[in-house]
Amino acid sequence: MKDSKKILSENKVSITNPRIIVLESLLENRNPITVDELQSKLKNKVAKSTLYRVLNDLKNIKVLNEFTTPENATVVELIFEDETHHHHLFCSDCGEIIDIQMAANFEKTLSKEIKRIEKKFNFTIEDHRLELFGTCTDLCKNCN
Amino acid sequence: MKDSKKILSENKVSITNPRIIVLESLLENRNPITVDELQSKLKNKVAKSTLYRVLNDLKNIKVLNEFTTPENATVVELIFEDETHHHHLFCSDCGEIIDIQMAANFEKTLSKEIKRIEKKFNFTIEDHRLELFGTCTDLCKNCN
DNA sequence: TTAAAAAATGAGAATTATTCTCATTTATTC
DNA sequence: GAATAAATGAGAATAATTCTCATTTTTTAA
Repeated sequence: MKDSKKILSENKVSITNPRIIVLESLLENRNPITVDELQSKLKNKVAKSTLYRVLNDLKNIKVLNEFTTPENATVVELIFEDETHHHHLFCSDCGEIIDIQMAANFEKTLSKEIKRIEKKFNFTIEDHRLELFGTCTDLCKNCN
Repeated sequence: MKDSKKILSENKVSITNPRIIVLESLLENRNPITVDELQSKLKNKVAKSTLYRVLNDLKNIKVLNEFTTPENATVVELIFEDETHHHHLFCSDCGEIIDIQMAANFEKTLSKEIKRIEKKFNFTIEDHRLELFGTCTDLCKNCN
């Protein structure tokens, strides 16, 4: 079965055209994309209101991650099964968003620190997000 | 000189009533506050458009930090001179936002890792943000 | 396989947060 | 203290997201 349909059926949500179209589009490249860009890409294929609904559905079944750029654009990206937790690097020159993997030993230290915070504040921490902001020294691929 | 006026004059922006009112309000308690709450607090004292302008001014002179909750509410908090870099803990039950200080050795490891990322991606990283999401095990002060 | 029930969609209206406009007021300069 | 520059208030404009509801599509289960 095609990936998009598989994702939907595995998560017990009904298989509909808009959902397939949105998923295919997100599967095409593994990069984060702004909702705005996605909307342009799918113009005349999926209604705006449906796009937002589908994105919500995908968030609910936890195959989609949503976050906000420093410029307040909403960005989405599929969560791939084979990928480990990753973070984001934002270029303030060109707006590019780069997925980054932190070194294993850093992640270990972070986990330990999170456990300490959980105890200290009597919290159950379910998720975390680390974002780095800066500019590419050489021009990055969109900077020119 | 009062703190609010001092902040403005030190940063060479003109001293006006709305700026003083907003600053006093933020100085009152050191906790993050949503723009929405701030707006209610200052109703009939500062026009909505002015509030947004003042917040922008404060961001520009780098005494105000702005970020977004997982529920997409915009939150602001003053940056106090005496405080070191801190992060945020969000309770998804009651919406409370808690300022947290990470252990010094964690911050050291993070700095090193950031340097590694800078080299790897040829980036100059100017800032970073670490956010933790979860729920308080005991009910936190707003949860009940 | 098909009829009935449930869920999802499209189109555009409604809502909400933020920015903009512009005439008036306030602050700064010299 | 007059002239100039900057900031404000009020509400209109904009933009992103959610909502409404009549219609279409999908699922269920006989």
